[in-house]
Amino acid sequence: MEKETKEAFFDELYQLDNEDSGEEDQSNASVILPLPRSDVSARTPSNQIVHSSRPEQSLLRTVSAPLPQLSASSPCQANVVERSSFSPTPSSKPSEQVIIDTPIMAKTTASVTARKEASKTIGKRKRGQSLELKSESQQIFNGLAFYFIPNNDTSIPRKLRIRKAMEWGALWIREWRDGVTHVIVDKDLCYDDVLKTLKIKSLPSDIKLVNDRYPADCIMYRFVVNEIQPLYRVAGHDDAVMVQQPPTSALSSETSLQLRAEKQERLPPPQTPSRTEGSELTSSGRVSVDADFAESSTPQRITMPSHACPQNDLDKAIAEAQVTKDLPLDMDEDEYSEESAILDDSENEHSKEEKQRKTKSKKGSFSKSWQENFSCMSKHDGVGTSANPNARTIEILQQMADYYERDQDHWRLTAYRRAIAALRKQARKITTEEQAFALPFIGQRLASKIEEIVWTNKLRRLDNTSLDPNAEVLQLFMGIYGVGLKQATKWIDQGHKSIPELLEKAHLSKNQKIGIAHYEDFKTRIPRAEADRHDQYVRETCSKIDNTVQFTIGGSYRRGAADSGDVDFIVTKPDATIKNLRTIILDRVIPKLFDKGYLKIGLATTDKVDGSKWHGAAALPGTTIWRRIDFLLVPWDEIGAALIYFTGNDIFNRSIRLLASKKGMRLNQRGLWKDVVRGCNRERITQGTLVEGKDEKKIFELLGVPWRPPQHRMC
DNA sequence: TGTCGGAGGAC
DNA sequence: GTCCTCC
DNA sequence: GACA
Ligand SMILES: Nc1ccn([C@H]2C[C@H](O)[C@@H](COP(=O)(O)OP(=O)(O)OP(=O)(O)O)O2)c(=O)n1
Ligand SMILES: [Mn+2]
Repeated sequence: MEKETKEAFFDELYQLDNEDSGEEDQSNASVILPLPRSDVSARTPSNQIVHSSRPEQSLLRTVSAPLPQLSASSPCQANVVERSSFSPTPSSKPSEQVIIDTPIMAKTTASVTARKEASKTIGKRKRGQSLELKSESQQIFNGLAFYFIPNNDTSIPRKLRIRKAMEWGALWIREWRDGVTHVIVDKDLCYDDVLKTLKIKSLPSDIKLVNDRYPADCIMYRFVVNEIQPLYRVAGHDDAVMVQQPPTSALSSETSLQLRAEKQERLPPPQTPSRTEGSELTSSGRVSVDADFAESSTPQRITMPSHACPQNDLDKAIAEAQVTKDLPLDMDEDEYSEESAILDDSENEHSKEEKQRKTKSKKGSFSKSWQENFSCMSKHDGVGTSANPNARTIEILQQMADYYERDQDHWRLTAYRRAIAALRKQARKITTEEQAFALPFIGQRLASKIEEIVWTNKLRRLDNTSLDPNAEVLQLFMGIYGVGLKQATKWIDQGHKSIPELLEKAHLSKNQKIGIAHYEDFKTRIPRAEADRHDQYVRETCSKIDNTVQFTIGGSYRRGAADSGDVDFIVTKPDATIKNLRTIILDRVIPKLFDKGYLKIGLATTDKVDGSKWHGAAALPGTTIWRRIDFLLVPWDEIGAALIYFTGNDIFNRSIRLLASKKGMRLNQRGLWKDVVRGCNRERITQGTLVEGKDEKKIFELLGVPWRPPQHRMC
């Protein structure tokens, strides 16, 4: 019944969005409350059914009902306390389940259940009709009933707030009545305004009065936060209550500490910190480092505005901390502003103007060709990626990224990832919007977020996000081999919270079972020295069968990493075809490796005749930790493309592949192709003709990418 | 305002 | 074809 | 969310 209820909400939203003036028709008194299927007839007779848009589908009825009087004892109180149980208790009084008359919406269910990506499209096409309901586990407002009091000027943004709140499970009560759990007041309104609007003398103590920031924060934290905080206080309301609450003094003091720490951090010039990839590994001398690699340890200089790098004296630090204390710590509007950019075409002139002021073209340089902006065009050696001065900023941005991952907002997530990667590469702390904006993959919005993080440290967030248990569980589940975002989310929605629980109750694929059985093994990094031993072991075994087969370890190992997540073998043999290799490796070497007890299990192997991958697990003799092992079988003529693919990193690959496609070509693990014919709907019709596959460097050349040794491909 | 890597297996 | 997961 |  949950779903149907949401559909009706959706309908209501549709109505909302179609109000041209934004003026509320207050005479159309209506509220929405769910109506249990079994109770439809029992509960409706007292009300006159006027019209229902989809009576056969919807469990809601459109009713004009006399509005119940507000009483001090709200029957929805229970919902506030136990918001997990939404089931309207039969005893609960407000049984009138009322909804306004709504137009019929086509494809409601499709829109509701569509993936974020898809529903976004729908939203665009139909101007915000889509209500992107969150998955069950994300319905944080379930059982809460919000009454919104708008600031007269801002009816449009308010609609977005309402929409958002509903997406996260809130009921929107349009008419003041019994059962309201929260009154949400737009900023600039005070308690007196509230009383005036509601025409009441005082607000019942069980109804929470909060400002418009409250739902935004709850959504951000994915948790119904304590509303008794100065942050959410409505001016003139219940000062006594607020005083009880520990004020944010902890926050401000910590902030100032942080600021001071920053100053200290800045004192010594940025040193080249330890790093995971591209290090010289002097002890073994195994990684050869070319000349320009060493030079790269010079930190990239960023022209900083004079105000960007405050002096290190204590006074200034304290002054800054003081300023910080009074800053509104605004995460504010985060959830909304992005939408308003899409949905409110012309509204919001004020904030738009403000943005415009800063809007400048990202690249001041004019003659720079478009392809210069691809990651793969520049050297990325990973210097200074650990112990990064921007670690704290990255940490916060990562939390944002995690949030959007849960939200299944794929592209925003990758945008955050790229921004984080860009930040990680900086040798200096990025402290201002301008500095941040100058970086690739950091635009206006992220730049201002970064500055905000630097100044406020965003500590508020940690208080509540740690309380979101799903975030951790999601990461836990997604760490299982064979489990992605969808499966993990599904399990969480089913209520699973731990791996033992999965073993007991969830249906698991074969691979997932193995993934669980060796969860820790597969998460353990492989020291470079062990990777070498794998290399040796496999070579030796194979040489007894065919000593012309060549093995190269790709992946992070080839990029010079000190440790790797797995061992990526690139397997080839002079003049061999894929068929030859399959015969040797799949039919003989791999069975032999199994016989010797090295290989433990196959996880994914391409059954196709020309399949070129084998994925499994192995453990060296005398060791117990299972390692993930990849064999990529590569025909002699494709070794160049395969090396590019299997050397990565992932960002580099995506970048260079995108570059290829922009040049009308296609780069995959088999080669560089041209004349790729794409159909009207962008589907590939022909795979094109092979340009080059054999020579790694030639492929770079053909694409106009300066040669990058593996160590410099850590984008 | 449309893109954002490409492939393979399961359905 | 779509969805999901992987490299 | 960035970018062309
Ligand atoms: N999204 C991805 C992930 C990986 N790869 C390519 C580049 C990688 O280098 C190679 C091997 O994948 P791994 O997952 O093994 O990644 P790495 O070897 O780079 O890192 P790790 O140390 O985790 O193994 O596959 C890719 O093209 N796209
Ligand atoms: Mn790897």
